[in-house]
Amino acid sequence: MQKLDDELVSPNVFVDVVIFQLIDNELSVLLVKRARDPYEGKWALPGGHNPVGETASQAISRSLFEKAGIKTERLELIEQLYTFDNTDRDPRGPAVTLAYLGLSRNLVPKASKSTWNPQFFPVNDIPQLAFDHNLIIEHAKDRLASKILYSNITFALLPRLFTLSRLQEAYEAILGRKLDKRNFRKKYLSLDLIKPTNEYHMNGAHRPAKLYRFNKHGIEYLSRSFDEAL
Amino acid sequence: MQKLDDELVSPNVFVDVVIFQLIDNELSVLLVKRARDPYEGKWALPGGHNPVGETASQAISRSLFEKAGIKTERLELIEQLYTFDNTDRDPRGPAVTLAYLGLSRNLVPKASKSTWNPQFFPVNDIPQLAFDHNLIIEHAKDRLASKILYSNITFALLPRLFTLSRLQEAYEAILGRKLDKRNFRKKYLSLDLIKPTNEYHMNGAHRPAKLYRFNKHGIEYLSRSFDEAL
DNA sequence: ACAAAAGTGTTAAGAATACACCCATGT
DNA sequence: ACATGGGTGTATTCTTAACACTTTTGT
Repeated sequence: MQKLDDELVSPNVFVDVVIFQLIDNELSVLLVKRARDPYEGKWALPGGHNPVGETASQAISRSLFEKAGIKTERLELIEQLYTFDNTDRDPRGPAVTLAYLGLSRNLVPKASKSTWNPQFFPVNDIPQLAFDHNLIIEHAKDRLASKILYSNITFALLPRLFTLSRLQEAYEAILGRKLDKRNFRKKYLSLDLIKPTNEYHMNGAHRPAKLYRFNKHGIEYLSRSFDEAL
Repeated sequence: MQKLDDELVSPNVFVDVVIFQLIDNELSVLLVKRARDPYEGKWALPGGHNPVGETASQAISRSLFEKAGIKTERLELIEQLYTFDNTDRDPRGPAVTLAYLGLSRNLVPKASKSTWNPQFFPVNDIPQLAFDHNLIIEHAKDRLASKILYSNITFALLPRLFTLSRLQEAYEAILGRKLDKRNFRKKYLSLDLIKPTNEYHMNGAHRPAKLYRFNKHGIEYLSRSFDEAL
């Protein structure tokens, strides 16, 4: 076999994950406090080096577990977001960073190596982060906001049984605007993504709410995206 | 500064580009015949190694010029498509491949190192390619087909002045189905992406066609995607 | 009886679809 | 005069958007 190039030296490869979760109906993102240079002490997305011998998924699983005590099997969904090339990630030279987007419900982060101090922050109130991580989170928000308009992706953020009000609140949190209750329900029910159960959620001094569940707990795309204004 | 890891060895990094162009109203893709192992003699997307010291864009520019004599400035649009990790790209070990999508009009490929024999193939009639390049092209087709429904991306494929019939044919080629002439025109003109000129295209034994131009020669997104069936 | 969230329907405006004939030109 | 692709309008159906009151429960 012929040699490819005289010098086959590549940039280093890193992975970073944006993990979103709804906490008190607010879209929140998992951050860790960096325990090492560069940017030691700054908040950042969980991630790390992708060494030879690991796929990107494996590198993510390992980093997530080391830094936040989270097993990727506990994520409801993970997908590639964007690849940032020649970031300043690695002080020793050029780097390529593969950013992923993960969605979960109910995860409680707890670092095995406690120094990373993993925590969820509301996306509308995050500090200045290491690297270009603020930018990555913006990308992730945009991706999510566009995907809820043409898929059942909210299945990954809501509990298995949920009320229509809760679903609407999730949409409102992600889109960042209020929706009309009657129109939302009429429209969403017509999509055949969810079905009612016989259970009710009794909460406070008011009428109990019917609980619904998603038909599929995997992503499903609509043939036509629904309207912006929903 | 503290060391990151004892061993910081990353997969190799490659880039590949899917360049689409309309040729005789058919969506076509630029391929090169590999002059080196692996897959010597097989058709493949143009691409190559991304060494330290080059951004992905630079690596693409260089590979495209070496293998197809094309300068990236001649592309009307280029964007990231997807990143494939741990492909079998590099016989010497694991690799990450950054795939890009480029659109152009009128490019005539000509290798400077002629062994790569660059040529456009109709996307509906491409041979079995090296690596997972057939798959990458499918991704690229899907991306393009979805983007023509919510952006002016066709500006990058059509000549500066074009007739509505030509525009419609572009849509039909990319979507793979026929569209209604009256509805297409009414809808597209209502989007305010193009404007008529005072020029006409005289072609054969029939009425001359009015020529239009795009308002912007850069990508522009619609606030609401137009309907699937257009 | 009151407070609080759940639930429900109609109307008007706009968008999508289906569909067929005349127009301007070259030969 | 005919063949060829360019150009145009209307009626129907479906979707969206705007909007307010009744129901069920706990206290």
